[in-house]
Amino acid sequence: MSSDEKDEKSHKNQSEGTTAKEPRGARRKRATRQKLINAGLALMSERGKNGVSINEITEAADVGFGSFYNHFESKDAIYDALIEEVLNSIGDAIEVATNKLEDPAAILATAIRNVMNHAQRNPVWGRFLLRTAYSSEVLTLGMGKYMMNDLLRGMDANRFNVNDPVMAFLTVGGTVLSALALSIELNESTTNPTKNNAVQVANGLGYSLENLDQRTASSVLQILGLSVEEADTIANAPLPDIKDQ
Amino acid sequence: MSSDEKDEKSHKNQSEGTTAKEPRGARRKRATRQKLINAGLALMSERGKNGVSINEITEAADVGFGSFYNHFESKDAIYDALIEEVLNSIGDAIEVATNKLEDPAAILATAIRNVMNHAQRNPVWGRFLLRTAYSSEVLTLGMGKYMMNDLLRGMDANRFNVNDPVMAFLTVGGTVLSALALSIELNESTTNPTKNNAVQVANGLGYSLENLDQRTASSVLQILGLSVEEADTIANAPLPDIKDQ
DNA sequence: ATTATCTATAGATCTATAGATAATGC
DNA sequence: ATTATCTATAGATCTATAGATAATGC
Repeated sequence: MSSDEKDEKSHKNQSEGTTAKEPRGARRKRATRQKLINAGLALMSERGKNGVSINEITEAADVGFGSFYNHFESKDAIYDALIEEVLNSIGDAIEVATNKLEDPAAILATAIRNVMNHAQRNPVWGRFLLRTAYSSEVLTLGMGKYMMNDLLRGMDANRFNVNDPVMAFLTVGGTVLSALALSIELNESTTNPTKNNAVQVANGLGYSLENLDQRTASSVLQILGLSVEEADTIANAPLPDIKDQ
Repeated sequence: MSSDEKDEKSHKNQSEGTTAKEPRGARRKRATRQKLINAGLALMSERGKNGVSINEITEAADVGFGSFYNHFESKDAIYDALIEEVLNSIGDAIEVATNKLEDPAAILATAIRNVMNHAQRNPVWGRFLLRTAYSSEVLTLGMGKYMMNDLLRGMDANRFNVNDPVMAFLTVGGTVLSALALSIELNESTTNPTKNNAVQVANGLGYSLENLDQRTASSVLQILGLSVEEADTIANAPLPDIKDQ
């Protein structure tokens, strides 16, 4: 009503882009919160919830210590917020990429590749995701929810050949997680001299570590009963364009 | 030299059974250390290294606080000792069980089933193992080392049909880890009312969660190219007797 | 006499809050 | 006038050590 009108009016004086008019003070508050979230994510993805003090977070965020409590009532609270943030952004990373596709195999492959690419570009995000990997809500939140849906859909449509659905889920999920872990380590080791010895072992044996996203997608499809050829074809298809994150 | 002689001599007066004669004081020290290790394992497997204070460990171990520093110079030090303890006992759990076998498929299946059974009987151990799952030494320590060997041996012998060894390792390793996580949760949920919703979802869909060790072994063998029938046969074979742990 | 454990505590670190300062909205 | 941020600090918690007590080994 009247607040709608106000919104409309001020919207015109506003640069487009942000969702809507928002008073300067509220924006400042959100910005502070976001700085805390970003700092918390960076620190806690490396050292875990209890390896980081609130003071470290506010320092890294360049925010006064007391301000922390304007946004979160405890360290647990910010950690929970981080989990939500990370799990939600998985949804974005997957949904946007797959909503034009119909073949369950292509959907699953695209979802996997997008999660892995997202983690490559954003190792902090990926590392934090790995921390939440074995939580008891794995099936109903974040990546697990999408994988579960994709798997069930493909099984219903007889697109996948699966005789033990529980093992199929564990296999697909476990494969993606371990590939994610390797891929993140690999990404770091291009900047750091590579202290990771999985990378060294693989190199020593002459194994390539390129294109892990596509290889992971292909492997998963093969596990689900597709032929090597078809799995490779689908897993190497160009990814749909997204203007994501 | 002279200390060797002493050891020999006193060895005779001692009851057989423990590795060798050991003065009462040294045994007491080892016992205290073991109490600290056990308490640390139980607490840190649940809450992680930094979620536990040294005082909590000594209280749980029923040991004076200051004694902690007779055995470990810091919290990091005991955590490292726990990692070593857990990773070494994997070796025991696997080696004893597989040293009579020749078929690489049977070796791998037996190793997987033994690790999973060991974690079932000892959830603290299993939970801690999961914490170390994605360390950068995954391939050269603990479970990864054995899996790596078993895989390479089977590939060399053409027992496994693998076109991407890196993905084979990630797939096998990831599958075992996620199956281990589910299996531990499942074990807890028989005592607790089951807050774990993966278990609830599976039950809701009518999926069985029994015999996960055998099903995991079978799935892994299928991934490595064995037929469903052969994989099931090997994965369900009786486990060799061990007087382990 | 030696070695291990215990209790007690100093000093460091961390959390949560109170009260002052600065920025925004009318 | 209100709301957000800042600085400063009290009190709680935690680590590491010192010194006392108890158990072992000659």
